Amino acid sequence: MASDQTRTAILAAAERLYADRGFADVTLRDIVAEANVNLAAVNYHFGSKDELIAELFVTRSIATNRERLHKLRAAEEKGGGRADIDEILRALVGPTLRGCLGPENQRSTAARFMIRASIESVPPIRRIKNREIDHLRKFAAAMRRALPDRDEVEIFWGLHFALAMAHHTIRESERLTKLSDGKCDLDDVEVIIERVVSVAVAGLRGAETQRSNTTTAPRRTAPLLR
Amino acid sequence: MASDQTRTAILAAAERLYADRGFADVTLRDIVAEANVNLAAVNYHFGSKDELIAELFVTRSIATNRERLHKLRAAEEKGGGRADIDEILRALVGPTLRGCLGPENQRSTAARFMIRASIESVPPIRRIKNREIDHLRKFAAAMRRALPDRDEVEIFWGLHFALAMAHHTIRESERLTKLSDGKCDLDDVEVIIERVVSVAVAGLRGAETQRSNTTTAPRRTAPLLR
DNA sequence: GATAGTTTCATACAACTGTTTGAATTGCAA
DNA sequence: TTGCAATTCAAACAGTTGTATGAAACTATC
Repeated sequence: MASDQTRTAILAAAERLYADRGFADVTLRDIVAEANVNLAAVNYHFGSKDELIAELFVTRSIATNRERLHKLRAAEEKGGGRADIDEILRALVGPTLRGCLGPENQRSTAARFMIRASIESVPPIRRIKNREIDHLRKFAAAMRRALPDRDEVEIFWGLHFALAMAHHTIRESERLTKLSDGKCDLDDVEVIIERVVSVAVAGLRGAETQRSNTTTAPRRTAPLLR
Repeated sequence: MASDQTRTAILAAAERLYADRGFADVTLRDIVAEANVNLAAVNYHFGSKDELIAELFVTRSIATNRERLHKLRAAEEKGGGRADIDEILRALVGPTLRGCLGPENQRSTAARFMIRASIESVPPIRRIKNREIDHLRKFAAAMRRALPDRDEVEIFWGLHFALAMAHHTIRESERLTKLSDGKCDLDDVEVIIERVVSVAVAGLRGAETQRSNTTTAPRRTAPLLR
């Protein structure tokens, strides 16, 4: 086994460089220079560049998923096997958002790395993301238990849209700040989580009376406001 | 001036290859082989690889934005300077979704290219997307006119979430299909547009009574369902 | 039909990439 | 200390990349 020192140094250097400069223009030579190790060390310890990236991502990704499931189970136990829909969605988007957002100046390397991974979609990362479906199915199942009357399709769309808002906020936080001239506060993650959850829940509630058949002709929403 | 033949052939070949294989592993040599032109032709006609990509994206992007604005203006004229919020959002997400989704088997090269551009974020494309903010401001302004009582911040979040759902649906349509075992119909774009619009509107409606102050402590949504 | 300007072409360039190699070094056990 | 495995190292490898060059082919004008 030995000291693990080199391995760890490579992981740390790679995570930092990828976080700062993106995957596209960070070479193995950049990484080993930053880590003060030999070029061949990467292939010796990880096999290939892609496996290094995969290990970085999978580590963070597992941590997030574990936290998600932990919160989901806690919510379901609290409710005696059935959690409130908003609790489920909080368990889904909370860990991800907390892991990536927060005060800009004190964002960890890990957070910035995960933002990159969310923006740039490099093959080894995409492969891992594709295996995430089984994980999401557990949330779909919990949502179905929470809303047994709702059409199954509506559940999937609700889950999909919740993830959409969370990930898009992570990816485009900078743009939202610019667009709103800094008026949208992206530092208080808990507020953002509540925002995402409440819109997702509002969407699911809207679906209650509408659409039990998805192949129906598009139905324009009546003038809901004003 | 001349025939433009080579230029056009390069554009068509590049768009097709990028659509099929992504930006990462399509080289200039692949493109010129597909277009049956000489390698040097790309640099002669476009200056560089990045400028070729930029031209491809800017063309489609301008078309979409023009259509968006056209629909926005039509909606505002119809309402005498003030459009319904759902009409505004339809103008925002409609053209994008129509341009990318639809029956898989008959998706145009342009559509598949734009999906790629949405998933992979290569530098020349990112540069263009960053200039899109002024365009979005026009929609924010229209939304403010439609909902003069609503807090400005809520408007920005509503706009942001609407785009989130649209883009995420484009990006992750395959995953949603898998997750739902094909039960979510992604072929009927008009239905999807209504879905996105109605959730976004429901989110804005929910904000009516809540939160006039964004720096307030997070307020858990009350058990809204069941 | 000569001329000037545009476009095409084959080819070379220079740089950079991830990976491999085989020898040197280290660390640990017997 | 000896021996053996794990690790480090410098160097080279093999391939690919976007771009530049200068001559050739073409086109249209006079």
